[in-house]
Amino acid sequence: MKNHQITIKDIARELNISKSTVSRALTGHPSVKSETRKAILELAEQLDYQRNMMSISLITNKSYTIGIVVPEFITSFFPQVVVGAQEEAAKAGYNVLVSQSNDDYATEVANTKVMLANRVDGIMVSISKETRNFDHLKIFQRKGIPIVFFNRVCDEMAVPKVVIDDYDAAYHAVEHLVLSGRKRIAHLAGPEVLAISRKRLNGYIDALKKHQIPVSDDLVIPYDLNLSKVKIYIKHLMGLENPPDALFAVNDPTAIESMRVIKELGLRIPEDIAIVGFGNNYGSDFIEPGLTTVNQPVKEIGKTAMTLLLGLIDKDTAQWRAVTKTLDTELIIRGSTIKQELPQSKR
Amino acid sequence: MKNHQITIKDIARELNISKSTVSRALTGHPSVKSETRKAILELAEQLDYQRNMMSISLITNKSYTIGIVVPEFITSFFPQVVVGAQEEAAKAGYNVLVSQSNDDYATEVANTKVMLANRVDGIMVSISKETRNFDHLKIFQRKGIPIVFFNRVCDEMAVPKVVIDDYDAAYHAVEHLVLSGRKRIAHLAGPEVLAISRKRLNGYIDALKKHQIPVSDDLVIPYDLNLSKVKIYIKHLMGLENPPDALFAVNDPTAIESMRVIKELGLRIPEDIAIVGFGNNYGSDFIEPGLTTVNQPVKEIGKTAMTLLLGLIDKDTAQWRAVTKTLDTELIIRGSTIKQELPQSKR
DNA sequence: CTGTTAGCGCCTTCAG
DNA sequence: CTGAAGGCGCTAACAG
Repeated sequence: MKNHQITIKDIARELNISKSTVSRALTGHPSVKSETRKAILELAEQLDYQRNMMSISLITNKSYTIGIVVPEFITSFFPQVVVGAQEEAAKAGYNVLVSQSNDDYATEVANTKVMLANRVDGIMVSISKETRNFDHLKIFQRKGIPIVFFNRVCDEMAVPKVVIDDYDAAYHAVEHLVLSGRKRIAHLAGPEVLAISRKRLNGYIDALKKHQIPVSDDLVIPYDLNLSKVKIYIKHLMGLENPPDALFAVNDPTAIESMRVIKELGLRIPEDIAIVGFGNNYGSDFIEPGLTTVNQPVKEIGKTAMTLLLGLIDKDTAQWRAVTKTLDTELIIRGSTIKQELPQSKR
Repeated sequence: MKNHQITIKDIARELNISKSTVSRALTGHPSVKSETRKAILELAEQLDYQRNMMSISLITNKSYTIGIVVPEFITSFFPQVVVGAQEEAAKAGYNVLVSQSNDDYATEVANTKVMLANRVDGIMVSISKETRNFDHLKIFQRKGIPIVFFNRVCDEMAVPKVVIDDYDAAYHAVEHLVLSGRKRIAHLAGPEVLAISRKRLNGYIDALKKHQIPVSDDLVIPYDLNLSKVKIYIKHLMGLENPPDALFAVNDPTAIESMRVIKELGLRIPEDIAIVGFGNNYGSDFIEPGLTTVNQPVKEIGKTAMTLLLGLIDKDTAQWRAVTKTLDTELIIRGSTIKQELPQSKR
């Protein structure tokens, strides 16, 4: 049996009145005799009537749906952003269509097509690490569908963005390493195509320069964020004749995987090498030692991006302004950089 | 400017042909002169034409959207399930509307209403820990919209379910503690309203009975999964005059939080107390010591539930069978129960 | 092979 | 206050 939904027609027939009257009562139009209105509302309630959004979408040319395009759903970051965004959307009566691409470009493109077919009223996107061509996103601009980037943004599109100050956060993270006495600080960086990687790299470089520490190419390794490769890089770094005494990892998963490898090598953290991550992901507080990392206001990112996006809907495109909101970060210092006296298991 | 989508009408006008011909060409109907077809497809491509799903939904009374209702998005479990489900849905041309309720009953109800208004063709649900009344879900049954439960299921509804054998997994987890020599095994249990909690509790009880270990009420603490309370319970347990030598936690977050508290108390894991969790969540492998826990095939749960659900759509309700698929689990033994020689940082 | 018509569920004129 | 008619974008049935 096809699913059998109650329609206005059903209610009208049952009550033997016209469809338009039912529609009026249901939409709260005042010009309905209170008696009739009451009967209609009661019957609607009783039959679990739900107005079919499809039809109203057809009329208004709005879907009341926002698309969210994210690269992955493994770490806690994107799910949390989605939660924040969803809360904000719900307040405004919007639904959210989420798609994740497994960091795969082709999937991202396919997903955005789906968003188009579903007539999303706007999209919030964080691009995959493979994305270099933005045609699939520019379509939205051309069609007048607002788009807001967050986290991994697209530099070449003049649309609103929600980011954190990656440069600044990286700068302070690395400075923290310098101030705690480290001289040879390695950086496991992200892919160069991501602006986010480049900014963190620049923060790293400038912090070193500021403190008259030479930037050594040997110590900077950009990689594709495929964690299985971390082991190779760490072994290489620690095998140098002058190995690093600190590591700034482009994100927490990288930092955590690095810690695992370093422990395997029998080295001590932070005595032999200090580690700083980025993201304050789930788990960075209970790994041992705790991971010093940059905290970002995850849910806030989602909320901010959604608020920005909703503000663009129904506005004339001419009024759109490509603001970039930069949210504050905070360096959380834990045991991976500073030896801490923990009241925990005796060794 | 409202977003201006290209329609069949636009293409027809441009090419000066009828709308039906355009529609036929676009839907791959053979009866279109290849010349005309070519012109249509080219123009459509050029204009980024995307058929409006709203209208076809209106006709077919299908939305090609599946709702997924989950209680939370903090741990990696549900996001991963969603990924699995989404992959399966995409293969069949379906979208996914995800809603999370923050484990709040009222939000869950509101979310399901949204699903109804959006005419989802089916829903996959895992209930919140507060949910005791299932009227909001029974509506779907009544309307002939298929529903599949996963993980946290509703016993009183005869619909397909995808679960793991919680009883069996708990039994083996606890038996592992017994076989490793523990005699006083505590259990931080989940809320009794969740079937999942009861099954794990029963597995715990039966494993103890099987091995002639008395089940002590003092050692079983059901709680509402609010992690901030774990500290109180652990302190209470460890303060008993005859404290437990092992703890079976209802899930990994509980286990991990317990480990934190236990370390704070200056106790050693596993020497003073062994810990077993449930779920093999993200982080359970890199906490120290590694957490012995029950691994569940997360993505597989999502895929299986979605496959089951898609199989129900368009079928006569009479053909629906309330199968329950039970997926295999595996106990992963790590350092929290067995002292392991780790080739890592010297102590 | 192509055009015309009707209708999906709803809302919004326009007439009573 | 209420009813009838038209149309949103698309497809399907019915003519050519």
